[in-house]
Amino acid sequence: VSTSERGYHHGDLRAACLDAALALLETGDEADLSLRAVARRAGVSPNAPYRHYPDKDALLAALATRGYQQLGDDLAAADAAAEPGRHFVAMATAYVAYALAHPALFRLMFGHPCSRSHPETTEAAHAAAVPLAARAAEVVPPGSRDTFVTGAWSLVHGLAALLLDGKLGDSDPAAVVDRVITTMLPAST
Amino acid sequence: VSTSERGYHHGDLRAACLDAALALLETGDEADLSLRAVARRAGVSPNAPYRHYPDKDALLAALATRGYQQLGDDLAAADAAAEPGRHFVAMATAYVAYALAHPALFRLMFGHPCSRSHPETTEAAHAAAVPLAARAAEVVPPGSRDTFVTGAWSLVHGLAALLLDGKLGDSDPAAVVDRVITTMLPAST
DNA sequence: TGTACATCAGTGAACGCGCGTTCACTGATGTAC
DNA sequence: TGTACATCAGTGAACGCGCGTTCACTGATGTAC
Repeated sequence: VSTSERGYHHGDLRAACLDAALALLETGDEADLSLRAVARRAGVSPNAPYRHYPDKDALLAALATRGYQQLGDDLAAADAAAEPGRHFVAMATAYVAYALAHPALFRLMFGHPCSRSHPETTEAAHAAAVPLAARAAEVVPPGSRDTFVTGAWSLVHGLAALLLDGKLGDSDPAAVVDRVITTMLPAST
Repeated sequence: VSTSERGYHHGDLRAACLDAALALLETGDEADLSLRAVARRAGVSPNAPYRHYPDKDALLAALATRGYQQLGDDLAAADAAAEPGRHFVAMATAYVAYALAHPALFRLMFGHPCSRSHPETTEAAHAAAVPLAARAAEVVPPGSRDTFVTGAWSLVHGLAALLLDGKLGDSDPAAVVDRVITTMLPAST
């Protein structure tokens, strides 16, 4: 989309920056994600993004927020589509699949603490865990519910991280996830 | 250590670079870790490290290798010192403690796939898992042993990652680890 | 023991690069009257 | 409906910076004879 095609104003540069950044993360890692590259990819001058994001951190926070939303949606969809007794496996598989499909974004989301100055990111992260917590509430007694959720999330997050970084060799990710979850979470519903 | 104190030759610049890099990672993150900063901290000219590392990647790989060795040592020590029935909890606690004590190094170790061109890093990573595998061999039937090790490692790694990034709130890490491990790994020995 | 010389391990200056961000600006848009 | 004007959303050039790496070099070390 050249300037001549779209005129002087972009229309929705805020969203276009996010899209450009996501596209850059599909082909590179966080180190390749510069504000200038985002602007380039959006077909806009290097400082145009500053009209929509106060600084680079704000863009990164927006990216992470979007990532958590997508992840949450994927989890909810997997949960809804799961056969009886396979809800946790389904969510775990979706979680790992998300990480493997968007490695750089996943690392961006989880690679550093959520920025204090961008609370909507933290909120989105918490929202993503809602489907898991809801299922846990069905099968785990109240006393150990928090611990179970923490444990299940850790398990699945660890699987994703280790698979992402190739620490588990070349095994088929979906098979590993299935085996690990059914073994470690027999409380599955 | 100025040039005048130590003379023209450094003595062991290779190790000094590693130490400098580790020190930089204690106070900053991977983005702050430049070859030039390492050289500066080691009190040496910007390109002196090139006598000992072909490029920056080689230094990073050496750092990660050292990290895996330390982690492996910590795990083995925790395992050896554990009370009966608490070996897995002890190792998990040590794992998480290592991550929290060296966040930037931990992220460097696990933040990207081990470099193909530095196989000693991969080797060190595998060596670090030996104590866990050995304990697993005692309590888990051969058929599900690999799955158990993968699951236990994932659980503990996920805990470390989530705690590191503040995704589990402000709860006391050691307490969380203890609760999660005893709940999720009742097979503990 | 002394000396010539190869090799090793540093120095210091320079390269080109891309970065985040700021500045002064201008074209486009929309609103008040 | 037309016009003046404030505001918004871009442009393009420039800033200073630190980076990884290379170059030509020199001081220190050790070995052969």
